[in-house]
Amino acid sequence: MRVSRQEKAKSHRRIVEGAARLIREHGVEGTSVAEVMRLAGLTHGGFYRHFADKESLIVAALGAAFGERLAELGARFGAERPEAAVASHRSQYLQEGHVAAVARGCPIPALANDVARGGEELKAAYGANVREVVALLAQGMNGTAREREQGALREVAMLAGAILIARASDPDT
Amino acid sequence: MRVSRQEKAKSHRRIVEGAARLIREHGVEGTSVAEVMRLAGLTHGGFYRHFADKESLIVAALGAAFGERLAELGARFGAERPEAAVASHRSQYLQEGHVAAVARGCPIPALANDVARGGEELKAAYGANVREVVALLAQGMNGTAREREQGALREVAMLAGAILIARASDPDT
DNA sequence: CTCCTAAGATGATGAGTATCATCTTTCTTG
DNA sequence: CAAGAAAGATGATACTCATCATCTTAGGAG
Repeated sequence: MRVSRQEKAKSHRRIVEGAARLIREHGVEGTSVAEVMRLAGLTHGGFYRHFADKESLIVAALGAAFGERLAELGARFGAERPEAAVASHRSQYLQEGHVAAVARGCPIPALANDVARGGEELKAAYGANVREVVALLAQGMNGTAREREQGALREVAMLAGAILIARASDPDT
Repeated sequence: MRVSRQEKAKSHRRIVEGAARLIREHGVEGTSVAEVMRLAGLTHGGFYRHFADKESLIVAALGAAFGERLAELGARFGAERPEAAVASHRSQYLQEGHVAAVARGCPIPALANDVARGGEELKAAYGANVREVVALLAQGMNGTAREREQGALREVAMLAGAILIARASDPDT
C-alpha cells in the first residue's frame, strides 16, 4: 500500500532512529533488518525502498546516534560556561542512568567495536563525529590549543572506557 | 579417531586459545564454532566433546585472554619498579602495534560490548579480571589505598577508551 | 589382549538472516 | 481523472550457524 511522501519520510525516520537504538543495545550483528522494520511498525519487505542494504542503514543509524548526542552536548555548552559544561557532562555521563541506558546513550563506547570491525565508510563517519565531540569538549579545557585538544581526547577516552567497563561488569567497579 | 588424553588436552588448549583470538578480532557473534574448530585443526563435530555449548567456550576464551594479559602485566611488575611499570605499560598499550593487534591485545576494550550483551557468568568473569588488572596497576599509583585504586581505575578506563576509539576511527585521532 | 568407551569426522536439522520477486494499493503526475 | 509508479506486504531463496545423530577408529581399563 503506497503511502505519501511525508509518510515515507516519517517511516524513514522511524527506521533510522529505531536502528540507532537497536544497534547500540544489541550491536550491529545482533540487530536484524526485520526487527528494525518491526520496531518501525512495518514489515521487512519494504526495507529496500529505503536503503540499498543493511550497511547503508548502519551508516545512517550511526549518524543519527551521534546527532542526538551532539545536540545534547551543544545544548549543554550553550547553557553553561565551557568549564562547567565539561564538568556537568562528566557527571551526567558517569551516572548510573547512563550506564543502564545503552540504547539512548553515547554511541562512542556503544558502537566502537562494531565500527572497528566494519567498513571504511563507517570508520570515517565515526572518526569525524568523535572529532566533533572532542572539539566541543576542548572549549572547556585550558592551555594551548593543542593541550586543550589533548585534554578533551583524554576526557572522551576516559569516559568511554569507564562506561564500557561498568556495563561489562556485574554491579561492581 | 579417538586420541589420547594428552592429545585431547592439547586440542582443548588450541580450541580455547584460538577462540580467545577470534572473539577479540571478530566479536562473539562474528566467531562461529566451526571456524574455531578449523583454526584448531579439527572439524565442527568434535566441539561438543569439549564444551557443553558455545557460551561455555566463550567463558573459557575470556579467561584465556585475560590470562595472557595478566601474565604479561605480572612480568612487567616483576621486572620494573611499580611506577615505572605503569608508565611503560601505558606506552606499550598506546602503541600503534597494540592498536593493530586486536586478536592478541587487551581483552578489556576488545570484549567489553560482547560481555555487556552476554550472560551473568560472563560479566562476573570479566569484572573479576578487570579488578585484578586494576589491583596490579594500583601498586604503581600513589596516595591512600583508595586513591591508588581510583587512579588505577582511571588509567584502565582511559587506556581502554583510547584504544577503542583509535581502532574505530580511520588513521586519525 | 579384549572390550567398551570416547575423540573426532561426516552429515543432518532447524532456526535465523539478508536480499529478491511479486502483488496490492494508493499516491502522484500529466 | 486516468495511468503509471512506487510503498509496503507476503512469500520465496540461499546462506550461515548452533546443535544433534551417527559412524569410525583407537585409547585405556580390566
